[in-house]
Amino acid sequence: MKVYNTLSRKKEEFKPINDSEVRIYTCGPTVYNYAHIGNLRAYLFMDMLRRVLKYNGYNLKHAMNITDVGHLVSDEDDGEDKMVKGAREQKKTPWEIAEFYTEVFLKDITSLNIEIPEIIPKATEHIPEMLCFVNGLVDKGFGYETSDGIYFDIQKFDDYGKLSRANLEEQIAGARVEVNEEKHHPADFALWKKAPKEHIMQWQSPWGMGYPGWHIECSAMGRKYLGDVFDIHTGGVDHIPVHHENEIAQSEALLGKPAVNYWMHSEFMMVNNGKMSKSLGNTYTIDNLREKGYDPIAFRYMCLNAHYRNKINFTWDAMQSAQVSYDRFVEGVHSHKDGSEKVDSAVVNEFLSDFEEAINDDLNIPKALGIAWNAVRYGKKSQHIFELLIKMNKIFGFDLDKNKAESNEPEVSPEIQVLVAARQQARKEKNWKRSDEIRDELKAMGIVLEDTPDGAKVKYI
RNA sequence: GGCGCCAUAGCCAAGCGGUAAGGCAGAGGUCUGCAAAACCUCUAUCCCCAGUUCAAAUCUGGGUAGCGCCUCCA
Repeated sequence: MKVYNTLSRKKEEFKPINDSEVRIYTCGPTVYNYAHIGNLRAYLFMDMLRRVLKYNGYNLKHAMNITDVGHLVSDEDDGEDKMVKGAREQKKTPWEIAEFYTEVFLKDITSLNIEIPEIIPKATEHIPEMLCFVNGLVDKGFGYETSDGIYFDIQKFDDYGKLSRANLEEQIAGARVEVNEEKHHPADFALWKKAPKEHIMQWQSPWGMGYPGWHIECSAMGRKYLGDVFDIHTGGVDHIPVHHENEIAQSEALLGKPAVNYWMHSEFMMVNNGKMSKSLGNTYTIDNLREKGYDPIAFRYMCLNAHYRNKINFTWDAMQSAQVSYDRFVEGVHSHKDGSEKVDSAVVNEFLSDFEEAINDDLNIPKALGIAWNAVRYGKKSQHIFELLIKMNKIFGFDLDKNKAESNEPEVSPEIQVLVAARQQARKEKNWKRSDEIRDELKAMGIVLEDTPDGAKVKYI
C-alpha cells in the first residue's frame, strides 16, 4: 500500500519496521470540551488508516493520547471557556472535567464506529516520563532554563522546520511573536513550565513545581508505548507547523535519529466554505446531528465520501445528501442478501481488486465507495455481491448488520395505531376518500405513511 | 509579509498524460387506487490564457477566484 508522507510530500510505499505489527501514534483530544464534527473527522481518518492496515493483514499497536493537562487555567476570551467555567461553577476539578469529556469523546467516536486504539494514555499519568524526556534534552544541551520554564533551543537543532518547510527567519519577521527576552530564539518552545502558585495542576520537578509543555506529552508517551522509532504518526494539518515540528525536534534531538517514518495528516472540515472553530461558534457536535434527525453513521458516510487530504465543506444540505445516500446504500446492500442470480466470479473479483487498489492508494476511500456503489447497483441480485459488500464494509464500517428499518422504527402511540388501522380498513373497502383523509390527518401530525405489502410503515418527518 | 492548499455538472466528490467514477438534487419511466418509498434510464469536456505532447481535467509558465497556517484548535 501507498501512503502520503507529509515529510516528503509524496506518496510512498508503506514499509513497516516490523513485518507483523505496525506502530502508530495519533494526537488525541484535549478533553476540556465537547468534540465537534471537525475534530471527529480527524479520528475518522485515523480509523480508515487502521482499517486499511488491518485489511492488509497487519496487527496494530496504536496509541492515542488524552490531553488532560494544559490550558485549563487560562483565562481566554469568555466564549470558549464556558464549559470549563461552568464545570468550575459546579465545583468540579480539572480532573473531573477531563474524566467527563474523555468519556463523552470515547462515546462519540464509538457512535461513529471508530475503533478505539489499543492504548489510550493520559498525559497526567505520564509526568515522570515527560520529566525524563526533558531532563535528557537538557543534558544534551538542547534545553535551557529561564525564569518561567525550560525551553527547547531550536537553533541547536539543524533540521528545525523540515516538516512544514517553514523559513523561520522570514516567518518571524511578519508574525506576531511575543517578546520573551529570556528565550534564545523567538520560536523556542516550552518543554516544562514553572507553575505559579495558583496554577491548578502542578507537579514536582527538578526545577520546582510545574507542568509540562504542550508538545512534550506526545513525544514522551509515544516513546514509552511504541519505542524510540515507530511507523506512523497522525494528526490534523494544523499540527504540522508547530506541534509536530516540535515533536520532531524533541525526539530527534534526544535520540539522534528520526522517531517516526511516516507523518500523515488529515485536512480540515469547513462550514459553509469557511473555517470551523470553537472561537467562531460554528461548530456542531454529534448530538447536534442527532437532534436534527441524522444518524452519526451518515456523518461517517459523508466523511468517507471525500479524501482525507482534501477539505470537506459541511453544510446541512450535504448532511441531508449523505443521510439519503447512506440509507439507500444500506438498503442496496441488503437487496443482494437473498439474491439467487448468478454472477460471474470474474465480475466479483474485478470489483474487489479495484476496491483494494483504491484503498491501498493512500486511502482513496471515496473511490472505493464509488466501486461499492457499482457493485450495489449491479444488474443481478446475488449473494456473492452481498458477501463482497460485507467484505468491503470492513473498511467502511457502516451498520450493515442492523436492520435499518427496525432500528428506526419509532414508537407508535395507540392513538396513531388506531388511525393507521382505520385507514387500512378504508383501503380494504376501497374507500379511497376516507383513506386519504386519514393520511392527511396523520401528515398534519408529522407522520408519513408508506404502504408496503406488509401494511403501512409509520415515519416521522 | 512569509509558507501552503485548492479551482471538475445545481450541490457534494473521484480522476494525477490516453480521451470525464460515485452520490444528492432534477427530468422521464416502472410499481401503486392515488401518493410515498424503492428500482430503472437520462444530464459535464473539467476557472481563464499560453506552452509541451501524437494525446492534457491531468505536465509547464502566467493570470484570476477561494481557503488554510504563521496564535490554543483536528
